[in-house]
Amino acid sequence: MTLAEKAYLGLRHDIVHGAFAPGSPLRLADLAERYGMGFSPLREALNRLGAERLVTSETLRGFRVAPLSLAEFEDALATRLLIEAEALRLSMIKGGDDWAAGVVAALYALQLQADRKGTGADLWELEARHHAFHLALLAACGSEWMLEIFERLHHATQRYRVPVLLASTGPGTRDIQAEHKALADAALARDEATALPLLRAHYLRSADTIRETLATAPAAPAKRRRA
Amino acid sequence: MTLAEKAYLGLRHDIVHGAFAPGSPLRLADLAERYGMGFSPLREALNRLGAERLVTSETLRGFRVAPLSLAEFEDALATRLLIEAEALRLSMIKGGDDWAAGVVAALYALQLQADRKGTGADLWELEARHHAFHLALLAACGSEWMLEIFERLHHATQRYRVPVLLASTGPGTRDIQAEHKALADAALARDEATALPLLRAHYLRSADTIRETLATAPAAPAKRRRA
DNA sequence: AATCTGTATATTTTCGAAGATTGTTGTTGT
DNA sequence: ACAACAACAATCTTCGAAAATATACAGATT
Repeated sequence: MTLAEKAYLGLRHDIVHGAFAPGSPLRLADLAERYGMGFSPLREALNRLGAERLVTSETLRGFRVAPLSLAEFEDALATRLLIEAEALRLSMIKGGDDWAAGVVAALYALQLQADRKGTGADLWELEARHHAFHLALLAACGSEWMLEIFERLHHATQRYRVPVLLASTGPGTRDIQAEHKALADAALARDEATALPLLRAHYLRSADTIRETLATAPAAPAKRRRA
Repeated sequence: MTLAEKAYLGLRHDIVHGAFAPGSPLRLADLAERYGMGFSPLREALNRLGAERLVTSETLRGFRVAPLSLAEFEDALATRLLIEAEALRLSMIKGGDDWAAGVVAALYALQLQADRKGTGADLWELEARHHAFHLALLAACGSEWMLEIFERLHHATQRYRVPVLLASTGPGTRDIQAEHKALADAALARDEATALPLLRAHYLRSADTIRETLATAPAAPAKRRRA
């Protein structure tokens, strides 16, 4: 693996997991020290991430972590629902035994980790399995483009989901695993009329949590403009 | 404007307009001479284009123009229809006078160029105005993500449309401008039940032309694999 | 004849320094 | 005290060369 690929994966991981504050500048000298490499591979990675909207860049003024905003989240969520609903519909039509088995396996692995709730260190593992479960649902849709858009929107919204994850271990938690089970059952039964609304409701409920969190503790509040 | 941006725009233009054959290697030494710059800005541009799926890259084996395939075209078309139908629906709901005026202006400019058919040099101008018209239809959807996906899918499918453009000046041409007029009228009347099927039909008809062309003269035929 | 091996060439990838631009600080003049 | 201006510092951007790797070719071996 080249350094540029390492830089891409490392930067994406660190941005998506919130290691860099949204809006903060990504100075090349700092990054070169952090990741132990020169400017070239870092700039290549930053350009890729710019194309994916995880970082912003301004000519001769360098790169920044893309800022967070409620509007962008709502936008990304609506687009996600559009893509995922169609991809799930197609998967239910086209998916064979392999697809069904993948869904069952992903759900099982997810629930194993969810039952293990407690240690906060495993939170990212839970997130990874949650994502893997949703990917498994769409895997048979047959559209590379839809799957890629799904991945991109996942990365773009992951930073917003950190509070949801943290809340999911706390008290008064809604039974997310029951939602997953119901969704998987409907999908495996090819019951479009049940599965699609369940998917929609699943995301909208997470969105409510995020809206509350962003409203009380806005991550990217007032932004100064030069006078 | 930095050299890296020039490289990005130049490469994208040349790839999308078919100046490089699909699948052909993009050697840095050649590109450096063609665009008159060093490796660094070129590699940054190629990484951006890689994230947009216009070029492929393999570790330590460099970059290539992304190959063309009927399957990818069908996939991109289906995804386009999904996104554009929803974006048009939203635009019709949210769009105000500015949006309507923009649609009328784009349609008018498009038809001016279409009537001017003859000189093949203006073919790309026709393509640009065609794209501008479809963008104008979606402009009021309020979703940055949908608009960006629209742009990306446009670039990804533009290479396939070259034969359609060439055919559009020939004999036996279907009346594309009438389709545009009808689509614009329905959109401005906020007639969802008419506009969405028109949009769908418009794209599917272009797709038919492309399928025929690809079937008779496959751009990316047999691909050798090493034994 | 076919396959392996070692050498030479071509190409990508990375670094370190030089060039270019922006922002800051300190100075001067009114 | 305030505005204009010049030198300075920080940072991004680009180049050219060096390092690492893959490809092509020729010769040796089975």
